[in-house]
Amino acid sequence: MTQSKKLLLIDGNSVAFRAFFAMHQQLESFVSPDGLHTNAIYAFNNMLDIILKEVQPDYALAAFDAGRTTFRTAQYADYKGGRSKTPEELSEQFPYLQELLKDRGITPYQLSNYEADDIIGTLAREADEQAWDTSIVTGDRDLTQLTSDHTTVVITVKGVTQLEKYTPQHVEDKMGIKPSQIIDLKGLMGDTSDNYPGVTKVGPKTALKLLDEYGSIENLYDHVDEMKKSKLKEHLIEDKNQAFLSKKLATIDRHAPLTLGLADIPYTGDHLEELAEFYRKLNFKSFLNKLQPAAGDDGANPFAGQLHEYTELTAANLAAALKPTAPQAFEIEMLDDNYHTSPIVGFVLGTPGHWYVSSQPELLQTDAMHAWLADESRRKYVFDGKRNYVAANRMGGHLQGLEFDLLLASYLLDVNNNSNDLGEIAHSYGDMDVQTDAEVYGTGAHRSMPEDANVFYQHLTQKAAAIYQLEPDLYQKLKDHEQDQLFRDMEMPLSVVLAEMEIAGITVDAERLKKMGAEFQQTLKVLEEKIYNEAGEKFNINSPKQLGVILFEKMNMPVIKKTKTGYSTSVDVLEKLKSYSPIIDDILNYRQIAKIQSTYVEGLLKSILPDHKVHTRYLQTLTQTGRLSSVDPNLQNIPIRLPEGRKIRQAFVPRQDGWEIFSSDYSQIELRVLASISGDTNMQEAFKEGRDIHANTAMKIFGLDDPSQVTPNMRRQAKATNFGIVYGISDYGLSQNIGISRPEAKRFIAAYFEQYPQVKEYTEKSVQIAREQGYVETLFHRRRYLPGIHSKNFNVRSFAERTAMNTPIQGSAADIIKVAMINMQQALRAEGLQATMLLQVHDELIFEAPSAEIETLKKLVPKVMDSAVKLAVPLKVESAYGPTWFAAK
DNA sequence: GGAGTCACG
DNA sequence: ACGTACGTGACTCCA
Repeated sequence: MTQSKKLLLIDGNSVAFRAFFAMHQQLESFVSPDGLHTNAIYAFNNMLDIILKEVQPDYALAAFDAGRTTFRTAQYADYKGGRSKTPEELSEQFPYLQELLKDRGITPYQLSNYEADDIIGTLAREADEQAWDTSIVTGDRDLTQLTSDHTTVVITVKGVTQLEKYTPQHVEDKMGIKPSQIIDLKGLMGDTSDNYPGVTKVGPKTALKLLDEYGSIENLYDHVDEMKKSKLKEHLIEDKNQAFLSKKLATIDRHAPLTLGLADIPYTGDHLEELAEFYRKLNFKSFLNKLQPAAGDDGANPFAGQLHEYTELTAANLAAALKPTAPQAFEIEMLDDNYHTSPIVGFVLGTPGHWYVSSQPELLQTDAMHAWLADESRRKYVFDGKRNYVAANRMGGHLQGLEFDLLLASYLLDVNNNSNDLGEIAHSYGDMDVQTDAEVYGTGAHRSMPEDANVFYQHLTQKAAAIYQLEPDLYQKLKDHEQDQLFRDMEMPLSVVLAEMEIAGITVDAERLKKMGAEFQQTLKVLEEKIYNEAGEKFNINSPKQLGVILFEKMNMPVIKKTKTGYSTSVDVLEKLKSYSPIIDDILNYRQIAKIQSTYVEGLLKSILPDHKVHTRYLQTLTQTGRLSSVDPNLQNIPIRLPEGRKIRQAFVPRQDGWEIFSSDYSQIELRVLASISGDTNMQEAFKEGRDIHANTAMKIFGLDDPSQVTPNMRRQAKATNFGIVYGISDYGLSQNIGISRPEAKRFIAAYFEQYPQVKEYTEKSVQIAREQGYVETLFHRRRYLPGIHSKNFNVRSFAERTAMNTPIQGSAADIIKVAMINMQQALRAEGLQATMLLQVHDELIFEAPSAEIETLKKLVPKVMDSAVKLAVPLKVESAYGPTWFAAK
């Protein structure tokens, strides 16, 4: 049996548009030497790499639209009317895109009067008839109407390098209709981007309902007279012609008069010489480097000009390598994310023209290397200093003299670009000389060392060179943003503090956890039995889908909320169902215990290392606000609010007998930040006089004149309002949160703003600033861009507005504790204490210390924390300590 | 791998 | 009228 042929069809226009806008932010860094924008070509080519590798086609074609007028505009003059003109920066790229496709062995093609869709539809039909396997790549979901047993439609999402495959089954699962019904759907609902109307007032929901009942537009209109009287019926009858026309417009012509056939479009693979010339012309160095030398070549890389030379490091040349007094780029390579445990596979160091590489980690353990690492006057340029600090520590070294961290710099310049791959970041700043780790090592289970050691060495060298090359550029950008202090005096030193905290780790009493786990297991068993009894059958309680069937179909409880995929069974829904059956309470209990068991007992046990500790990793370049996050395990969400979960904290213990856990937290730091940056005199006064801020707010919004009149419920509502303000208030959100009506919530907010007028000004000003400059800033010039602030989409814009209010508050609080941590580490050292800082939980620092040092810490820690910055209001710090983390609160 | 759920500040 | 609180990570199910 011969294998069936494989055909690849690309929707050229659609993918190019996606590619262009996916890399729109980098538009100006992707310019060829002669001024051509190349961002769409670059991203398109990335997509080609992925899809060619996956499909391995025998035949391939990329279809393009021929122009604006087609047979569809003849049927409906406004077809695709009102579309804005293709940006010049993109249209100039199309001729080059076609050249690229040819050089990569793919036939570009267009046909006057027809769209790319029709070319693709026609060829896919021809291939289908011969039972070939076809893959269609596009950014346009409408093309999923072409899926069949032999035809898969691959949709580009999140840019163009993530691909979503659609088979007929997937189409049905995702959209609720068969591929052939997509045109009926479009007929009924129309298409705003293609500018045809459909039936008045019919959107996706109504259209899906109608199709569910009638199957097609034709059948619907055969039975339209039988429908009972309604507005919908009137619209359907009135817009009948439009519906049929729209369906026709949406239908891909699968018999377009093509001037070529399948036999004319064999995939011929990369045409190496032309392709290399093309890459050179466009300055695509990384693609150039990836080109395989042609068969029969002597193996030498034909593009040596793009690659940096390197020397393999040995005991003999080590001294020479370590000699330069200029800053050196340095990087220890590990293939796994978790640098506490990942094997170390090699390292690189050097200056331009003098790169040294090694795949022998043992060299890091030599005295010469140790001396160099620890020598502060030997300045190092790195990518992810924390990762390198931990790795060096594992090899017995102490990494000092960190001068520039490319990862931290790129994060500060744009927190949206939170890639942690050196290659990706270098590309985004226009350096194409270096590949991504995914390209060199693969991803997921395929991640491994390249077979050829030279490939590995070359990659390390290119990385080191990229760090060196980008340093002046990024440092200048930091200065332009007034972020050089934030970089040099906050994030750089913090990375070392975090490394030390991660290395210290926190001891976990595994026996204690196991014992708790056994108890939870019993409780779960009992609850499980009870739930099965109440439901009258066994089912998987952990499956929201199965649970939904039991509650809402078998037991007929009212549906409170729906999710994309079915019934919602979340806590707030279950809370409302409590009165219907005791099963609800049991499910809530079961969920609570199951969560503790799986995440905090079993999960935590898995991350304990042989030293009886867990070593989290703090992600310093991830959040949009400047906060840290914690992974592997996450130690920033250990339970505390409910007594059962809180017990988990009993398993977090000091590293030796006679020591204790000590914890200090900022009290209401975000509200204090708000009081300070808004300049609100009423709020500042409350903090200056040490009043209970929530009770104070309650008095103000309820119009009371004595604190004794504040009931617990008033205080609760006032507290929620305070939080709401910090989050970027909305009446709806507040009403949901405290269970009041929306008008009531509205009155709360109005009363709040009347009492704290400068807070109101602050919220308005933040949004204003975001609109004018495109970003907001924290106290220490941490910056967050908010492109959504100008969106025409209400949701997107509203979100950006709330973010504009919240980010300076949350981010400044994050800045403050970061300063405190740096000062704290310094203070512990200066005082010669054994106490060790272990954890940070956003507004809280956790230490372990000998009992004898507790009295010192009780004074020292709050002093360091509350003096981290000078605000218009005092910072308040509260401390606690005890034999376990449980007691230290 | 996405969705749902729930743990934290 | 639109439909939401801000910031995270881990686990389970299920395609």
